[in-house]
Amino acid sequence: MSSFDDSEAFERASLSARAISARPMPYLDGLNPAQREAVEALEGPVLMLAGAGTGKTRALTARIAHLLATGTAQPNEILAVTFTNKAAREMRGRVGTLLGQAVEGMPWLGTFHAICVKLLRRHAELVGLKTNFTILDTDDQIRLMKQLIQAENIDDKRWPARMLAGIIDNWKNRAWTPDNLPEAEAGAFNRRGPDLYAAYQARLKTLNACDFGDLLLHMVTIFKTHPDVLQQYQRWFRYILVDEYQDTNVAQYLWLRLLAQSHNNICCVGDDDQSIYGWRGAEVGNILRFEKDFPGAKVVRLEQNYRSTGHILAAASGVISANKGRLGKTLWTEGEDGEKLRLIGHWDGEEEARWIGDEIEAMERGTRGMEAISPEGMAILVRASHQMRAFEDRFLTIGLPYRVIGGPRFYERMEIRDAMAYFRVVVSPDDDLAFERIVNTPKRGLGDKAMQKMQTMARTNGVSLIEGARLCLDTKSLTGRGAKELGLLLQGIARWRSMLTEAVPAGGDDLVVEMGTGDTLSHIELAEVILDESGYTAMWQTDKTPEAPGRLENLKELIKALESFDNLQGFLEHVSLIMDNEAEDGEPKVTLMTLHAAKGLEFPAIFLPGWEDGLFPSQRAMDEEGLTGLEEERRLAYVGITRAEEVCTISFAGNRRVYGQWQSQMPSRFIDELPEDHVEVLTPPGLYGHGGGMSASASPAAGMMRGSDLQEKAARADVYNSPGWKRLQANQGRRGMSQPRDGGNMTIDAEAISAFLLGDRVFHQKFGYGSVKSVEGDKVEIDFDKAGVKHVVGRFLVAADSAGDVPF
DNA sequence: TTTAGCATGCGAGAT
DNA sequence: GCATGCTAAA
Repeated sequence: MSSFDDSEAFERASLSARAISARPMPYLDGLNPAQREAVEALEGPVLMLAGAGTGKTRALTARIAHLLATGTAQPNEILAVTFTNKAAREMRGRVGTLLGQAVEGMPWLGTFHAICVKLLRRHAELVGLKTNFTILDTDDQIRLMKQLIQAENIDDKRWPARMLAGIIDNWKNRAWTPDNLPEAEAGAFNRRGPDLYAAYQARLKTLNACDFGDLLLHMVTIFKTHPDVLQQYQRWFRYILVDEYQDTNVAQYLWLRLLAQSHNNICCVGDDDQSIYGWRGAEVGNILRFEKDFPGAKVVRLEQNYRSTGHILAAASGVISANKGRLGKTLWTEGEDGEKLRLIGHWDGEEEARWIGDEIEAMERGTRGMEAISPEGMAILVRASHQMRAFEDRFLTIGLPYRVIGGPRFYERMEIRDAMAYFRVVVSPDDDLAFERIVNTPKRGLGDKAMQKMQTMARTNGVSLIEGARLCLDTKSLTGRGAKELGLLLQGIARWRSMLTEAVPAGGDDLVVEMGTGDTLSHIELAEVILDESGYTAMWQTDKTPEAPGRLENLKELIKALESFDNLQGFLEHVSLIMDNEAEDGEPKVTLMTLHAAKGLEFPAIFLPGWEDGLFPSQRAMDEEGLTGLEEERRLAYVGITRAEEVCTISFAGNRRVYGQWQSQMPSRFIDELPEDHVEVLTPPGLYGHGGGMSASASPAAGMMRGSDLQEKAARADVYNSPGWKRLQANQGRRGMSQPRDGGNMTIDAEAISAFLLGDRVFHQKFGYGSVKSVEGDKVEIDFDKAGVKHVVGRFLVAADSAGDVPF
């Protein structure tokens, strides 16, 4: 295929661009001077240093609009790269809005990976692939690595597949191929690293597949070894824009530099202070080095913040200023100072969750002279996803609607991956990894041993796994139930494949030639047929685990998602686009997510719990990366604070359950770095039982002592001013509390036991009827008839047997 | 071949 | 505290 068969499209696009250029430039309205500068400097390298909330996307899209509207570039001459599909979609939408739909889509606006797939399909043969290569996800990668580990006799205890796959990923992120691995790296696991890497790549090639890292790496290789190809793209992509430049890894950096080096029309947008993806290969160095890489670069700082109040910005600046080697920015706002950051310490994690739950309800009502905030406008940002559980438990208990962002992604769910593996097997006969996944799902009596036979058969005969399986049957090396089932499966696959070639786009109104068998199926019907006939649907229908109905739901969703594609192939290719599968019921919800997931988002009210050394900053980050790790954690803190528009509440707990063990926690060092002028220390008044009608709990000794302790310290300016006072205070608080805690517990127990006895029948507003399983403090463990075992607070329970309607 | 039961180990997660 | 992955028994 000729790579440059788009010259006609080129001409058409050029016409439409000229039409636009005659029009005014409304997209420039309302830009501040810095934004405008960044938008109008079209020629040469530009680094747009865009602090949090400074209108980065606005400037970036205006710049694209400007390139088009002035006729400087045609839509297909602009290469605009993002990291996520979401960002790409948003940018596309906003450019369209700015130009009033006048531009036919920009073909080269997309994620690094999406663009590389497009390019690589044109030049696949240059790296030994066919143009229809498949893209492996992380799961396939690990599966493949496991096979290699077995073949190479590697001790998978010492070198688990996941780890080796991770190492190779890292090498690819750094653009190291097996033959140019630095000596230091080549020494990894007894110098077998390069061999294993080479074997892995060879295996990919025979599978006609590549992994995510390869998409970039192969393109870099092609650009380096085929100057003619590179030059053509350099001519083609006359203007390059990069979003989130601080997140680029070495391979992405090289790719960009190669493409840009002839004309240097590259505009990178990013914020070194928001670089939080070092662990997956991002190099802050890329953005720090920009002016060296692109001499004569214009650096524009976007510093006017349109999101947060003065206090929030000041607090964030205070924290981030402790980092070294920043490019440096000073965020400012024309807005109000607003509320100070709020800081509060709690006894333990559950206490923290309870307080935040109450606080959310209070803010929803709009207490303390503050305007009411909808739950939609509130988010809790945690460092590690396991922290979410405490909040989920609490919110379920009090019936507070919430949503979790960043759970297992739709297409990562087991049932979705299984179903897609079935589709893959049908679409591409050589997809061994997909076949391996489904061959014994549902159970067909084909275990490890049968698998091994098929593998060996395939390998010795140099055929695909599916062919190997057939050979196993033909040669009778497999017998019994397994063989019978396998025969049926292979028959099925062959049949589905023949239907695939007959399948037509859904709703296609062309005249369809009826095939000999009669009806022609759409790809959607075919998908259903595959799942039904393979027994996969039946497997979940007979499954009695509580997840099964949900999984069937998801499969229906999957089938629905097929509607927007013409065929199964196209669907498999674009499967990542169905990620946003949040079933929205319109009810306003509080959002719960990790700090990483929150980058780029904003909320009126933000809660940042768990600011404790070891948890945040994460001990592991500090152990493994030292100061670098700590600085990345600090940037994470900066990202967290700057998500808040109006209120930001930071909290820590003195005790926390870590891996099922109680640990006492030290407040985060980042708390010490919060500038005191912008922080208000909260005390939880009557927290332990007397406020909010919480009559069932009673630990006044602990609660009150802690409260007054904090208050007293906060009132004394000299103590407040002394370095590390907050840590000190928390230490004293903990020492003061550890005594009364036991006593407090006894009180609680006495009271609670008088209320609930083991085996009591109870009723809960949300979970229905159940019986008491155990009592601990004011929390009662209930085995609900419908909802399963839950921990709930006594005051939400009503005895079911005796009085029936008398609450405690 | 499957499964139940115990040991192990743990971060954030786009593409 | 829980999910994952291995070994022992059905």
